[in-house]
Amino acid sequence: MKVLIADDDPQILRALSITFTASDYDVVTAGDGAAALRRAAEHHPDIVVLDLGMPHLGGIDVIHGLRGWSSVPILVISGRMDSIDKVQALDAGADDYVTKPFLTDELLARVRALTRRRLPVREEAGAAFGDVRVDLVAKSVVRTTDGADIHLTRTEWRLLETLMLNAGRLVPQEILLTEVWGPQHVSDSGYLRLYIRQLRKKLERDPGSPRHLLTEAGMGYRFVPG
Amino acid sequence: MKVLIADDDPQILRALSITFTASDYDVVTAGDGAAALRRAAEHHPDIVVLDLGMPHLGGIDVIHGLRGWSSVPILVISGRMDSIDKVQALDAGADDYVTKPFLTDELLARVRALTRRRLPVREEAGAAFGDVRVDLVAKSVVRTTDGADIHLTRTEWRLLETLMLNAGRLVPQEILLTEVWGPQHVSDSGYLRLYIRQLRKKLERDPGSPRHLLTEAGMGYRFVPG
DNA sequence: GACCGCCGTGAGGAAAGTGTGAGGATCGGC
DNA sequence: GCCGATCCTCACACTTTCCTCACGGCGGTC
Repeated sequence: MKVLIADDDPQILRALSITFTASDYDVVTAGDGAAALRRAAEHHPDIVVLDLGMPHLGGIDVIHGLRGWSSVPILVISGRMDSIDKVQALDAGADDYVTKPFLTDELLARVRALTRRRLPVREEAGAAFGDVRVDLVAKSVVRTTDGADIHLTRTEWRLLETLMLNAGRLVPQEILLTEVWGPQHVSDSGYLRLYIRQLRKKLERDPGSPRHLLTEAGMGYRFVPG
Repeated sequence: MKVLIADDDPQILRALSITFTASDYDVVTAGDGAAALRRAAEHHPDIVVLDLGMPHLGGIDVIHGLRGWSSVPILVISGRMDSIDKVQALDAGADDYVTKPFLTDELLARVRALTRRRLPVREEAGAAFGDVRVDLVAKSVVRTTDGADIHLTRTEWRLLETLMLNAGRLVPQEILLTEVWGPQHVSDSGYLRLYIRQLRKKLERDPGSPRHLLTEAGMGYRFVPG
Protein backbone atom coordinates (compact mmCIF):
# COMPACT_ATOMS: atom_id res chain seq x y z
CA MET A 1 0.00 0.00 0.00
CA LYS A 2 1.51 3.30 -1.12
CA VAL A 3 0.78 6.68 0.50
CA LEU A 4 1.62 10.12 -0.83
CA ILE A 5 2.13 12.71 1.93
CA ALA A 6 2.09 16.36 0.96
CA ASP A 7 2.95 19.05 3.50
CA ASP A 8 5.09 22.17 3.40
CA ASP A 9 6.27 21.74 6.99
CA PRO A 10 9.32 19.44 6.85
CA GLN A 11 8.85 18.44 10.47
CA ILE A 12 5.32 17.19 9.99
CA LEU A 13 6.34 15.53 6.76
CA ARG A 14 9.07 13.69 8.58
CA ALA A 15 6.85 12.68 11.48
CA LEU A 16 4.13 11.36 9.18
CA SER A 17 6.67 9.49 7.08
CA ILE A 18 7.90 7.68 10.15
CA THR A 19 4.37 6.93 11.27
CA PHE A 20 3.30 5.44 7.95
CA THR A 21 6.55 3.60 7.37
CA ALA A 22 6.15 1.98 10.78
CA SER A 23 2.72 0.74 9.63
CA ASP A 24 4.23 -0.89 6.55
CA TYR A 25 3.19 1.71 4.01
CA ASP A 26 5.40 2.74 1.13
CA VAL A 27 5.81 6.48 1.57
CA VAL A 28 6.20 9.13 -1.11
CA THR A 29 6.53 12.75 0.03
CA ALA A 30 5.99 16.15 -1.53
CA GLY A 31 6.88 19.57 -0.08
CA ASP A 32 4.44 21.64 -2.09
CA GLY A 33 1.36 21.40 -4.26
CA ALA A 34 3.11 21.18 -7.60
CA ALA A 35 5.34 18.40 -6.33
CA ALA A 36 2.31 16.58 -4.96
CA LEU A 37 0.65 16.48 -8.36
CA ARG A 38 3.87 15.37 -10.04
CA ARG A 39 4.50 12.66 -7.48
CA ALA A 40 0.94 11.40 -7.71
CA ALA A 41 1.22 11.04 -11.47
CA GLU A 42 4.54 9.21 -11.16
CA HIS A 43 3.79 6.87 -8.30
CA HIS A 44 0.03 6.25 -8.44
CA PRO A 45 -0.41 6.13 -4.66
CA ASP A 46 -3.25 4.20 -3.04
CA ILE A 47 -4.06 7.20 -0.85
CA VAL A 48 -3.06 10.86 -0.62
CA VAL A 49 -2.62 12.65 2.70
CA LEU A 50 -2.72 16.33 1.95
CA ASP A 51 -2.05 19.45 3.99
CA LEU A 52 -4.47 22.17 3.06
CA GLY A 53 -2.22 25.07 3.99
CA MET A 54 0.52 24.89 1.42
CA PRO A 55 1.80 28.09 -0.25
CA HIS A 56 1.53 28.75 -4.00
CA LEU A 57 -0.47 25.81 -5.28
CA GLY A 58 -2.77 25.20 -2.32
CA GLY A 59 -4.47 22.07 -1.10
CA ILE A 60 -7.76 22.80 -2.85
CA ASP A 61 -5.92 23.26 -6.13
CA VAL A 62 -4.18 19.96 -5.64
CA ILE A 63 -7.52 18.25 -5.03
CA HIS A 64 -8.92 19.71 -8.23
CA GLY A 65 -5.80 18.72 -10.13
CA LEU A 66 -5.90 15.17 -8.84
CA ARG A 67 -9.60 14.74 -9.44
CA GLY A 68 -9.06 15.67 -13.04
CA TRP A 69 -7.61 12.27 -13.74
CA SER A 70 -7.58 10.19 -10.56
CA SER A 71 -10.09 8.84 -8.07
CA VAL A 72 -7.46 8.10 -5.44
CA PRO A 73 -8.79 8.64 -1.89
CA ILE A 74 -7.69 12.01 -0.48
CA LEU A 75 -7.43 12.71 3.24
CA VAL A 76 -6.98 16.37 4.07
CA ILE A 77 -5.09 17.59 7.10
CA SER A 78 -5.59 21.17 8.13
CA GLY A 79 -5.07 23.57 10.99
CA ARG A 80 -8.24 25.39 10.11
CA MET A 81 -11.30 24.15 11.91
CA ASP A 82 -13.81 26.38 10.18
CA SER A 83 -16.78 24.58 8.78
CA ILE A 84 -16.40 26.50 5.54
CA ASP A 85 -12.93 25.10 4.91
CA LYS A 86 -14.07 21.56 5.53
CA VAL A 87 -17.06 21.87 3.27
CA GLN A 88 -14.97 23.43 0.54
CA ALA A 89 -12.34 20.69 0.66
CA LEU A 90 -14.84 17.84 0.85
CA ASP A 91 -16.96 19.19 -1.97
CA ALA A 92 -13.86 19.75 -4.07
CA GLY A 93 -13.32 16.02 -3.97
CA ALA A 94 -11.56 15.21 -0.70
CA ASP A 95 -12.77 12.09 1.10
CA ASP A 96 -11.92 12.99 4.68
CA TYR A 97 -10.81 15.97 6.70
CA VAL A 98 -8.79 15.91 9.92
CA THR A 99 -7.88 18.97 11.94
CA LYS A 100 -4.57 19.49 13.68
CA PRO A 101 -3.63 18.47 16.19
CA PHE A 102 -4.64 14.88 15.57
CA LEU A 103 -3.73 11.52 17.03
CA THR A 104 -1.81 9.22 14.76
CA ASP A 105 -3.99 6.28 15.74
CA GLU A 106 -7.05 8.05 14.43
CA LEU A 107 -5.30 9.18 11.27
CA LEU A 108 -4.19 5.65 10.51
CA ALA A 109 -7.67 4.29 11.17
CA ARG A 110 -9.17 6.84 8.78
CA VAL A 111 -6.60 5.94 6.14
CA ARG A 112 -7.48 2.28 6.58
CA ALA A 113 -11.17 3.10 6.20
CA LEU A 114 -10.51 4.99 2.98
CA THR A 115 -8.30 2.37 1.40
CA ARG A 116 -10.52 -0.51 2.45
CA ARG A 117 -13.31 0.69 0.19
CA ARG A 118 -11.19 0.43 -2.92
CA LEU A 119 -9.98 -3.08 -2.28
CA PRO A 120 -13.07 -5.06 -3.33
CA VAL A 121 -13.06 -3.22 -6.65
CA ARG A 122 -10.12 -5.28 -7.72
CA GLU A 123 -9.20 -5.51 -11.32
CA GLU A 124 -10.54 -8.18 -13.55
CA ALA A 125 -8.71 -11.42 -13.03
CA GLY A 126 -8.42 -13.39 -16.21
CA ALA A 127 -6.38 -13.96 -19.30
CA ALA A 128 -6.56 -14.13 -23.06
CA PHE A 129 -5.17 -17.14 -24.87
CA GLY A 130 -5.81 -18.88 -28.13
CA ASP A 131 -9.08 -17.59 -29.51
CA VAL A 132 -10.68 -16.73 -26.19
CA ARG A 133 -10.63 -14.18 -23.41
CA VAL A 134 -11.54 -15.43 -19.94
CA ASP A 135 -12.73 -13.21 -17.09
CA LEU A 136 -12.77 -15.11 -13.83
CA VAL A 137 -14.60 -12.39 -11.90
CA ALA A 138 -17.41 -11.79 -14.35
CA LYS A 139 -17.41 -15.49 -15.15
CA SER A 140 -17.43 -14.82 -18.85
CA VAL A 141 -15.64 -16.28 -21.84
CA VAL A 142 -15.62 -14.44 -25.15
CA ARG A 143 -14.29 -15.79 -28.41
CA THR A 144 -12.04 -13.12 -29.83
CA THR A 145 -12.56 -14.15 -33.44
CA ASP A 146 -16.26 -13.36 -33.59
CA GLY A 147 -17.09 -11.91 -30.16
CA ALA A 148 -19.43 -14.77 -29.32
CA ASP A 149 -20.10 -15.61 -25.68
CA ILE A 150 -19.08 -19.09 -24.63
CA HIS A 151 -21.04 -20.66 -21.83
CA LEU A 152 -19.36 -22.69 -19.10
CA THR A 153 -21.12 -24.68 -16.38
CA ARG A 154 -20.42 -24.43 -12.68
CA THR A 155 -18.08 -27.41 -12.58
CA GLU A 156 -16.27 -26.25 -15.68
CA TRP A 157 -15.68 -22.87 -14.05
CA ARG A 158 -14.34 -24.39 -10.87
CA LEU A 159 -11.92 -26.52 -12.82
CA LEU A 160 -10.76 -23.74 -15.11
CA GLU A 161 -10.38 -21.39 -12.18
CA THR A 162 -8.18 -23.81 -10.30
CA LEU A 163 -6.00 -24.29 -13.34
CA MET A 164 -5.77 -20.58 -14.18
CA LEU A 165 -4.94 -19.57 -10.63
CA ASN A 166 -1.99 -21.94 -10.97
CA ALA A 167 -1.10 -20.82 -14.48
CA GLY A 168 2.09 -22.39 -15.76
CA ARG A 169 2.32 -24.79 -12.83
CA LEU A 170 1.50 -28.46 -12.93
CA VAL A 171 -1.62 -29.15 -10.87
CA PRO A 172 -1.84 -32.75 -9.59
CA GLN A 173 -5.09 -34.60 -10.19
CA GLU A 174 -5.58 -34.98 -6.48
CA ILE A 175 -5.54 -31.21 -6.04
CA LEU A 176 -7.94 -30.65 -8.91
CA LEU A 177 -10.36 -33.25 -7.58
CA THR A 178 -10.28 -31.74 -4.12
CA GLU A 179 -10.72 -28.17 -5.34
CA VAL A 180 -13.57 -28.97 -7.71
CA TRP A 181 -15.39 -31.90 -6.13
CA GLY A 182 -14.56 -31.34 -2.47
CA PRO A 183 -12.40 -33.25 -0.01
CA GLN A 184 -14.41 -36.48 -0.13
CA HIS A 185 -14.44 -37.02 -3.87
CA VAL A 186 -14.40 -40.46 -5.43
CA SER A 187 -10.85 -41.58 -6.11
CA ASP A 188 -11.56 -42.52 -9.70
CA SER A 189 -10.74 -39.73 -12.08
CA GLY A 190 -13.30 -40.49 -14.73
CA TYR A 191 -15.11 -37.21 -14.54
CA LEU A 192 -11.97 -35.13 -14.31
CA ARG A 193 -11.06 -36.34 -17.79
CA LEU A 194 -14.58 -35.56 -18.92
CA TYR A 195 -14.47 -31.96 -17.80
CA ILE A 196 -11.00 -31.36 -19.13
CA ARG A 197 -12.38 -32.47 -22.46
CA GLN A 198 -15.31 -30.11 -22.13
CA LEU A 199 -13.00 -27.20 -21.45
CA ARG A 200 -10.83 -28.08 -24.42
CA LYS A 201 -13.86 -28.32 -26.64
CA LYS A 202 -14.94 -24.85 -25.60
CA LEU A 203 -11.63 -23.07 -25.25
CA GLU A 204 -9.02 -24.71 -27.47
CA ARG A 205 -8.70 -23.89 -31.14
CA ASP A 206 -8.00 -27.55 -31.89
CA PRO A 207 -9.35 -29.66 -29.02
CA GLY A 208 -7.57 -32.67 -30.50
CA SER A 209 -4.14 -31.20 -29.89
CA PRO A 210 -4.51 -28.77 -27.00
CA ARG A 211 -2.05 -25.90 -26.60
CA HIS A 212 -3.17 -24.45 -23.28
CA LEU A 213 -4.81 -27.22 -21.28
CA LEU A 214 -2.06 -29.79 -21.27
CA THR A 215 -2.01 -33.33 -19.94
CA GLU A 216 0.92 -34.63 -17.95
CA ALA A 217 0.39 -38.36 -17.93
CA GLY A 218 0.19 -39.88 -14.50
CA MET A 219 0.59 -36.54 -12.77
CA GLY A 220 -2.01 -33.95 -13.58
CA TYR A 221 -2.82 -31.02 -15.84
CA ARG A 222 -1.20 -27.71 -16.63
CA PHE A 223 -2.67 -24.47 -17.89
CA VAL A 224 -0.36 -22.50 -20.15
CA PRO A 225 -1.49 -18.96 -21.00
CA GLY A 226 -0.39 -16.97 -24.03
CA MET B 1 -30.85 9.58 -2.28
CA LYS B 2 -32.00 7.73 0.82
CA VAL B 3 -30.45 8.13 4.27
CA LEU B 4 -30.99 5.94 7.33
CA ILE B 5 -30.55 7.84 10.60
CA ALA B 6 -30.16 5.80 13.78
CA ASP B 7 -30.08 7.51 17.15
CA ASP B 8 -31.73 6.76 20.50
CA ASP B 9 -32.22 10.44 21.30
CA PRO B 10 -35.54 11.45 19.71
CA GLN B 11 -34.53 15.09 19.70
CA ILE B 12 -31.39 14.51 17.67
CA LEU B 13 -33.28 12.11 15.44
CA ARG B 14 -35.83 14.78 14.75
CA ALA B 15 -33.25 17.51 14.14
CA LEU B 16 -31.29 15.34 11.72
CA SER B 17 -34.43 14.32 9.90
CA ILE B 18 -35.28 17.94 9.29
CA THR B 19 -31.75 18.71 8.16
CA PHE B 20 -31.60 15.87 5.65
CA THR B 21 -35.13 16.35 4.43
CA ALA B 22 -34.32 20.01 3.76
CA SER B 23 -31.43 18.81 1.58
CA ASP B 24 -33.74 16.62 -0.47
CA TYR B 25 -32.85 13.29 1.07
CA ASP B 26 -35.41 10.58 1.68
CA VAL B 27 -35.14 9.91 5.40
CA VAL B 28 -35.63 6.64 7.24
CA THR B 29 -35.17 6.66 11.01
CA ALA B 30 -34.43 4.07 13.68
CA GLY B 31 -34.52 4.51 17.44
CA ASP B 32 -32.24 1.63 18.38
CA GLY B 33 -29.71 -0.78 16.94
CA ALA B 34 -32.09 -3.61 16.17
CA ALA B 35 -34.44 -1.26 14.34
CA ALA B 36 -31.49 0.17 12.39
CA LEU B 37 -30.58 -3.26 11.06
CA ARG B 38 -34.18 -4.05 10.19
CA ARG B 39 -34.70 -0.73 8.45
CA ALA B 40 -31.50 -1.07 6.49
CA ALA B 41 -32.58 -4.46 5.18
CA GLU B 42 -36.00 -3.11 4.25
CA HIS B 43 -35.09 0.21 2.70
CA HIS B 44 -31.59 -0.24 1.27
CA PRO B 45 -30.41 3.29 2.13
CA ASP B 46 -27.62 4.97 0.18
CA ILE B 47 -25.94 6.02 3.41
CA VAL B 48 -26.30 5.26 7.12
CA VAL B 49 -25.80 7.91 9.81
CA LEU B 50 -25.30 6.05 13.05
CA ASP B 51 -25.09 7.13 16.66
CA LEU B 52 -22.51 5.06 18.50
CA GLY B 53 -24.06 5.38 21.93
CA MET B 54 -27.27 3.41 21.63
CA PRO B 55 -28.38 1.06 24.39
CA HIS B 56 -28.74 -2.73 23.96
CA LEU B 57 -27.49 -3.33 20.45
CA GLY B 58 -24.79 -0.68 20.22
CA GLY B 59 -23.38 1.17 17.26
CA ILE B 60 -20.42 -1.17 16.83
CA ASP B 61 -22.77 -4.14 16.72
CA VAL B 62 -24.85 -2.42 14.08
CA ILE B 63 -21.74 -1.79 12.00
CA HIS B 64 -20.80 -5.45 12.21
CA GLY B 65 -24.33 -6.49 11.37
CA LEU B 66 -24.51 -4.23 8.35
CA ARG B 67 -21.10 -5.15 7.08
CA GLY B 68 -22.16 -8.76 7.09
CA TRP B 69 -24.15 -8.17 3.95
CA SER B 70 -23.95 -4.56 2.83
CA SER B 71 -21.28 -2.14 1.73
CA VAL B 72 -23.43 0.94 2.32
CA PRO B 73 -21.36 3.93 3.53
CA ILE B 74 -21.61 4.39 7.30
CA LEU B 75 -21.02 7.70 9.04
CA VAL B 76 -20.74 7.44 12.81
CA ILE B 77 -21.80 10.19 15.17
CA SER B 78 -20.57 9.99 18.73
CA GLY B 79 -20.16 12.04 21.84
CA ARG B 80 -17.00 10.18 22.67
CA MET B 81 -13.84 11.83 21.41
CA ASP B 82 -11.43 9.14 22.54
CA SER B 83 -9.10 7.94 19.87
CA ILE B 84 -9.85 4.36 20.87
CA ASP B 85 -13.54 4.71 20.08
CA LYS B 86 -12.82 6.21 16.70
CA VAL B 87 -10.33 3.53 15.77
CA GLN B 88 -12.68 0.81 16.90
CA ALA B 89 -15.60 2.13 14.87
CA LEU B 90 -13.56 2.83 11.75
CA ASP B 91 -11.88 -0.56 11.84
CA ALA B 92 -15.22 -2.26 12.40
CA GLY B 93 -16.27 -0.93 9.01
CA ALA B 94 -17.42 2.67 9.49
CA ASP B 95 -16.36 5.12 6.82
CA ASP B 96 -16.33 8.35 8.79
CA TYR B 97 -16.56 9.49 12.40
CA VAL B 98 -17.89 12.83 13.62
CA THR B 99 -17.93 13.93 17.24
CA LYS B 100 -20.71 15.88 18.87
CA PRO B 101 -21.27 18.72 18.77
CA PHE B 102 -20.95 19.05 15.02
CA LEU B 103 -22.04 21.58 12.43
CA THR B 104 -24.69 20.40 10.05
CA ASP B 105 -22.83 21.93 7.12
CA GLU B 106 -19.88 19.71 7.82
CA LEU B 107 -22.03 16.65 8.35
CA LEU B 108 -23.77 17.16 5.04
CA ALA B 109 -20.47 17.71 3.27
CA ARG B 110 -19.13 14.47 4.69
CA VAL B 111 -22.25 12.63 3.64
CA ARG B 112 -21.86 14.06 0.14
CA ALA B 113 -18.24 12.92 0.08
CA LEU B 114 -19.25 9.40 1.08
CA THR B 115 -22.10 9.05 -1.38
CA ARG B 116 -20.15 10.68 -4.21
CA ARG B 117 -18.03 7.58 -4.65
CA ARG B 118 -21.04 5.56 -5.66
CA LEU B 119 -22.55 8.20 -7.87
CA PRO B 120 -20.54 7.75 -11.04
CA VAL B 121 -21.88 4.25 -11.26
CA ARG B 122 -25.45 5.33 -10.70
CA GLU B 123 -25.44 8.44 -12.86
CA GLU B 124 -24.97 6.51 -16.00
CA ALA B 125 -27.06 3.74 -14.55
CA GLY B 126 -29.62 2.78 -17.09
CA ALA B 127 -29.58 1.14 -20.45
CA ALA B 128 -31.60 0.47 -23.52
CA PHE B 129 -31.92 -3.14 -24.63
CA GLY B 130 -34.43 -5.15 -26.52
CA ASP B 131 -37.60 -3.10 -26.75
CA VAL B 132 -37.14 -1.12 -23.54
CA ARG B 133 -35.16 1.73 -22.04
CA VAL B 134 -34.47 1.48 -18.31
CA ASP B 135 -33.49 4.43 -16.12
CA LEU B 136 -32.39 3.27 -12.70
CA VAL B 137 -32.25 6.76 -11.21
CA ALA B 138 -35.67 7.87 -12.39
CA LYS B 139 -36.97 4.35 -11.83
CA SER B 140 -38.73 4.28 -15.15
CA VAL B 141 -39.06 1.78 -17.93
CA VAL B 142 -40.30 2.85 -21.33
CA ARG B 143 -41.08 0.56 -24.22
CA THR B 144 -39.31 2.00 -27.24
CA THR B 145 -41.73 0.55 -29.77
CA ASP B 146 -44.77 2.52 -28.63
CA GLY B 147 -43.49 4.75 -25.82
CA ALA B 148 -45.65 3.07 -23.21
CA ASP B 149 -44.58 3.14 -19.57
CA ILE B 150 -43.94 -0.22 -18.00
CA HIS B 151 -44.56 -0.48 -14.29
CA LEU B 152 -42.23 -2.46 -12.03
CA THR B 153 -42.87 -3.25 -8.38
CA ARG B 154 -40.40 -2.50 -5.60
CA THR B 155 -39.00 -6.00 -5.49
CA GLU B 156 -38.69 -6.13 -9.25
CA TRP B 157 -36.71 -2.88 -9.19
CA ARG B 158 -34.32 -4.12 -6.55
CA LEU B 159 -33.66 -7.27 -8.49
CA LEU B 160 -33.22 -5.48 -11.81
CA GLU B 161 -31.00 -2.87 -10.17
CA THR B 162 -28.71 -5.46 -8.68
CA LEU B 163 -28.40 -7.19 -12.01
CA MET B 164 -27.87 -4.01 -14.01
CA LEU B 165 -25.26 -2.61 -11.65
CA ASN B 166 -23.35 -5.81 -12.38
CA ALA B 167 -24.03 -5.74 -16.10
CA GLY B 168 -22.20 -8.45 -17.95
CA ARG B 169 -21.08 -10.13 -14.74
CA LEU B 170 -22.58 -13.29 -13.35
CA VAL B 171 -24.43 -12.51 -10.12
CA PRO B 172 -24.71 -15.54 -7.78
CA GLN B 173 -28.13 -16.37 -6.43
CA GLU B 174 -26.93 -15.83 -2.89
CA ILE B 175 -25.94 -12.24 -3.72
CA LEU B 176 -29.25 -11.54 -5.41
CA LEU B 177 -31.20 -12.93 -2.48
CA THR B 178 -29.17 -10.88 0.00
CA GLU B 179 -29.42 -7.68 -2.01
CA VAL B 180 -33.14 -7.96 -2.64
CA TRP B 181 -34.53 -9.78 0.38
CA GLY B 182 -31.99 -8.82 3.03
CA PRO B 183 -29.45 -10.82 4.97
CA GLN B 184 -31.87 -13.26 6.59
CA HIS B 185 -33.70 -14.45 3.51
CA VAL B 186 -35.11 -17.94 3.29
CA SER B 187 -32.59 -20.30 1.79
CA ASP B 188 -34.98 -21.65 -0.83
CA SER B 189 -34.89 -19.68 -4.02
CA GLY B 190 -38.47 -20.14 -5.10
CA TYR B 191 -39.32 -16.47 -5.28
CA LEU B 192 -36.12 -15.48 -6.99
CA ARG B 193 -37.22 -17.56 -9.96
CA LEU B 194 -40.62 -15.97 -9.77
CA TYR B 195 -39.32 -12.41 -10.00
CA ILE B 196 -36.88 -13.22 -12.74
CA ARG B 197 -39.85 -14.46 -14.67
CA GLN B 198 -41.76 -11.28 -13.94
CA LEU B 199 -38.88 -9.17 -15.20
CA ARG B 200 -38.61 -11.25 -18.35
CA LYS B 201 -42.32 -10.93 -18.96
CA LYS B 202 -42.06 -7.16 -18.72
CA LEU B 203 -38.69 -6.50 -20.34
CA GLU B 204 -37.84 -9.27 -22.76
CA ARG B 205 -39.16 -9.34 -26.30
CA ASP B 206 -39.60 -13.10 -26.09
CA PRO B 207 -39.82 -14.10 -22.41
CA GLY B 208 -39.60 -17.71 -23.47
CA SER B 209 -36.05 -17.34 -24.78
CA PRO B 210 -34.54 -14.40 -22.93
CA ARG B 211 -31.67 -12.45 -24.48
CA HIS B 212 -30.78 -10.10 -21.63
CA LEU B 213 -31.77 -11.74 -18.36
CA LEU B 214 -29.89 -14.98 -18.65
CA THR B 215 -29.88 -18.04 -16.42
CA GLU B 216 -26.69 -19.82 -15.50
CA ALA B 217 -27.84 -23.07 -13.96
CA GLY B 218 -26.43 -23.74 -10.53
CA MET B 219 -24.75 -20.36 -10.31
CA GLY B 220 -26.99 -17.36 -10.75
CA TYR B 221 -28.22 -14.86 -13.30
CA ARG B 222 -26.57 -12.42 -15.66
CA PHE B 223 -27.80 -9.20 -17.22
CA VAL B 224 -26.47 -8.60 -20.71
CA PRO B 225 -27.14 -5.12 -22.15
CA GLY B 226 -27.26 -4.30 -25.80
C1' DG C 1 4.72 -57.96 -29.95
C1' DA C 2 1.54 -58.61 -26.11
C1' DC C 3 0.52 -56.65 -21.80
C1' DC C 4 -0.73 -52.75 -18.92
C1' DG C 5 -1.65 -48.22 -17.17
C1' DC C 6 -3.40 -44.01 -18.63
C1' DC C 7 -5.97 -40.90 -21.34
C1' DG C 8 -9.57 -39.43 -24.77
C1' DT C 9 -14.24 -40.40 -26.65
C1' DG C 10 -19.17 -41.31 -27.17
C1' DA C 11 -23.70 -42.11 -25.56
C1' DG C 12 -27.22 -42.27 -22.12
C1' DG C 13 -29.53 -42.06 -17.70
C1' DA C 14 -29.80 -39.98 -12.91
C1' DA C 15 -29.94 -35.83 -10.42
C1' DA C 16 -30.14 -31.12 -9.82
C1' DG C 17 -31.83 -26.93 -11.14
C1' DT C 18 -35.18 -23.99 -13.53
C1' DG C 19 -39.70 -22.41 -15.76
C1' DT C 20 -44.60 -22.32 -15.19
C1' DG C 21 -49.33 -22.03 -13.58
C1' DA C 22 -52.61 -21.42 -10.11
C1' DG C 23 -53.82 -19.74 -5.88
C1' DG C 24 -53.41 -18.13 -0.96
C1' DA C 25 -51.49 -14.58 2.35
C1' DT C 26 -50.46 -9.83 3.21
C1' DC C 27 -50.45 -4.95 2.87
C1' DG C 28 -52.08 -0.22 2.16
C1' DG C 29 -55.59 3.04 0.46
C1' DC C 30 -60.39 4.23 0.37
C1' DG D 1 -64.21 -3.87 5.77
C1' DC D 2 -63.49 -4.05 0.91
C1' DC D 3 -60.52 -4.10 -2.99
C1' DG D 4 -56.53 -4.18 -5.81
C1' DA D 5 -51.68 -4.60 -5.93
C1' DT D 6 -47.98 -7.05 -4.33
C1' DC D 7 -45.68 -10.72 -2.35
C1' DC D 8 -45.06 -15.39 -1.53
C1' DT D 9 -46.09 -20.83 -1.56
C1' DC D 10 -46.63 -25.11 -3.77
C1' DA D 11 -46.70 -28.78 -7.15
C1' DC D 12 -45.36 -30.31 -11.56
C1' DA D 13 -43.09 -30.34 -16.28
C1' DC D 14 -39.12 -29.36 -18.42
C1' DT D 15 -34.17 -28.25 -19.30
C1' DT D 16 -29.55 -28.31 -17.99
C1' DT D 17 -25.92 -30.32 -15.71
C1' DC D 18 -23.63 -34.04 -13.78
C1' DC D 19 -21.92 -38.52 -13.63
C1' DT D 20 -21.44 -43.59 -15.11
C1' DC D 21 -20.00 -47.01 -18.19
C1' DA D 22 -17.82 -49.27 -21.92
C1' DC D 23 -14.60 -48.92 -25.59
C1' DG D 24 -10.46 -47.48 -28.49
C1' DG D 25 -5.87 -45.36 -28.88
C1' DC D 26 -1.32 -44.24 -27.28
C1' DG D 27 3.01 -44.97 -25.05
C1' DG D 28 5.96 -47.49 -21.98
C1' DT D 29 7.68 -52.13 -20.22
C1' DC D 30 9.01 -56.76 -20.22
